[in-house]
Amino acid sequence: MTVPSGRRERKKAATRQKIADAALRLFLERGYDAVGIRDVAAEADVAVTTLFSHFASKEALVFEQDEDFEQRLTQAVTGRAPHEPLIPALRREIQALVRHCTADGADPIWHMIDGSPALREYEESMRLRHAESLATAIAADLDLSRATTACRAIARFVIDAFSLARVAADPEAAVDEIFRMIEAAWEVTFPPAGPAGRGGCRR
Amino acid sequence: MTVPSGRRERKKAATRQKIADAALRLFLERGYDAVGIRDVAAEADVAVTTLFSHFASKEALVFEQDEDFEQRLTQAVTGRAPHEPLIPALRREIQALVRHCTADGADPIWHMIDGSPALREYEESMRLRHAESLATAIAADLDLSRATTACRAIARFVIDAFSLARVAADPEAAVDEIFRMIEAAWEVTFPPAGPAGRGGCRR
DNA sequence: ACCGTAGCACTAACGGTTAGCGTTTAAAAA
DNA sequence: TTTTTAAACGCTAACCGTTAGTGCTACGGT
Repeated sequence: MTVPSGRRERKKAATRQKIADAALRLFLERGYDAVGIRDVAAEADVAVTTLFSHFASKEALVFEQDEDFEQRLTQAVTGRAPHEPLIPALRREIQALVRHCTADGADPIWHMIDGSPALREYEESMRLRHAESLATAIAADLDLSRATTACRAIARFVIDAFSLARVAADPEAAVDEIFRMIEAAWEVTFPPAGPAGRGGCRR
Repeated sequence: MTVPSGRRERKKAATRQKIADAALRLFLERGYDAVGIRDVAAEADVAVTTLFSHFASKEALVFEQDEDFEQRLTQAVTGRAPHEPLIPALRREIQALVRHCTADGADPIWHMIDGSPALREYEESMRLRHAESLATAIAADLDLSRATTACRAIARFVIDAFSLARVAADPEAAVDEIFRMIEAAWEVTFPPAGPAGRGGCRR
């Protein structure tokens, strides 16, 4: 059965997008809580069960680009320039992501999210998954077979930076401030090689 | 209408406890997902609506001592010995809380929590509330009128320490390891007064 | 041309949660 | 004490997110 190439995948992606678009339109028009799953399904002209075969929950309709976020984080670690230290690379990526979320146009969506407890809760558990992925990527970068406690801690701190900066008065300054703390935390656990350092480790 | 003193409060607390006990018993017997709200209400011999007047959700039945946890955190800040530095005081409290959660007897409960996505999700959003309370307490300790980004970051890091240590192979060592990072993060943002320090600030 | 599979649809239900409304009972006011 | 008030509790009935069960359709590989 190899990989279903071509038309099928396109149709599936199109249906998914149609549902996501319809959902976002209705949510922004009438408010998240005032729109039911059955409304979204009707607007997208699909059955309720079809909707749930594309999205695991109502909240997932809002965080459609979930996996993009996750991939950008891990890519920031695994795909950075050779010899570039880890933490600054992460700082740049978080900076970019925060800018993206606080840009004009994205504002109504985040306003809606902040206004719904269900969405805030969902977002947080999503961030936890992202932190675990990031921890794994960091561990791999250090040639560790599995994520240690220290890797997990740094990953959480980075995610915290994003989530605090997003709601801060000056998001970019907040990222810088928190990353100064993360940098310090990093160095006590993974101290950089001294000036006469023997190892070739890039940090 | 002042404060309804006496019998009424006791009866209410008794009902609440009866519900919580019944819930925990059933959950541990049959598993969280296999027990319905209607089952719990019947076991506690109250109406479903009564149950929901004491607990905001099914998950809240499991995290009954939610507020104790929150208070122990803020007390660790506001009620510590004079001149005791903040971070070590928090480390001691987190250490104690982790020990409490990983003690024999508490194990089946946490096993149940880790086995249910709904409970894990609920726990995380609970921790976020705790982090905000802690951030406020820390800000007050520093004579700040409102919690700054740095306060919020430290508070999150502390909560992260708890939640990572709880699932670590060696919880106590994990607390120590993460708190070394937190200590470093703290000192870059709130540097201690030097040997000739002028201020009387305890840090 | 032919099958296997994946996408999709429909109905009906389950389970958490809430609204509406009435009853009891304890506390406060008279 | 008596009256008043409001909180706790109860019941019914529903809303809404989510899923199981079942089958149809159409694309892709052979």
